[in-house]
Amino acid sequence: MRNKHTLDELDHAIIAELVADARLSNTELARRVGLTPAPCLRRVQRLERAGVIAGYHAAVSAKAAGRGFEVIVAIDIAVNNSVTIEDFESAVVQVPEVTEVRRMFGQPDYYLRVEVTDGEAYESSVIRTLSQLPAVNRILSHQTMRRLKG
Amino acid sequence: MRNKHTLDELDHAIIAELVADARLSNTELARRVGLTPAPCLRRVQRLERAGVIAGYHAAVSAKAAGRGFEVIVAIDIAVNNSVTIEDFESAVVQVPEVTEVRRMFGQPDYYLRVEVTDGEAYESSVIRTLSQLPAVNRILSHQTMRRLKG
DNA sequence: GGTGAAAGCTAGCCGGC
DNA sequence: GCCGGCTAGCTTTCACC
Repeated sequence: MRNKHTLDELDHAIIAELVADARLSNTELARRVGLTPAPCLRRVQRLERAGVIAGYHAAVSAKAAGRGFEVIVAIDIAVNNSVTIEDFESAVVQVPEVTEVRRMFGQPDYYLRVEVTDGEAYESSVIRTLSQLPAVNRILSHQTMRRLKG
Repeated sequence: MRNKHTLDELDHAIIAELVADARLSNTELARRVGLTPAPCLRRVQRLERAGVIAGYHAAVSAKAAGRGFEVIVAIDIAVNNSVTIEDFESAVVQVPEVTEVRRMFGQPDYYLRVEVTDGEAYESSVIRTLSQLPAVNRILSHQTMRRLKG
């Protein structure tokens, strides 16, 4: 996808405000970036159409939702057989406790983020599922002590 | 923080809707979960106050925003001197390209997520900043090939 | 949980620069 | 082309049932 319009200062200000608080009213957003509501709304809509703003999501507190046990999982796969890799990927993506999946260059082959209530839930729902997949060679779990940002 | 009220079906439905689209109007949200707007709004506000809904954020497409170069950084620190650690943490958190910071149990001591335009930007804005901090012992960069989820 | 009403917001249309 | 003013219609949000 090509960028037809380059983003100016105002666009960046709008994006920053909406990243900080997606529920800002258009009126308040306009006031903050120094515009009147009408052109402000037009810019927001243009950013949405262009795909720069991909969506708006409520952030659920992992702790409050009973998912304070966060683990970063490094996975190495055994083979470069494309079928088993595809099986692995589609299986991983479907596990609801797995909230992020990245294919990496070099090692490890994958990084996962997992959010569960406790170690038991982690073991039963995630590790048990993943270690059964034929492609998986090695699983390294790193438990999060504290999240400082993000 | 203790949960005074346990969340019922309706709360979970509301959360799911708002995670999918935080800009739903309260009227539409109420309709979808089978409520009238007023009690629906009260529930949303209660969830916000309880910290279950931590906030609402616009999702900026990393690609569209020219931040397609995503790196997971594993950092080990040299000392357990609390002052240098605090310096390190506050310095890391302030770097805008660093979008996530976790303190881990075991090794590595920290996991960072960094989003920049390219390798050059990564080197100059992040590595240069981080490697100058006295607490830092070792930096391991893992470049993301593809994000499959999250 | 539902009702009603005041205040505020959205989103279109128009003119001006 | 982009901004700002206007206005009709809708939504939000509250006190009260």
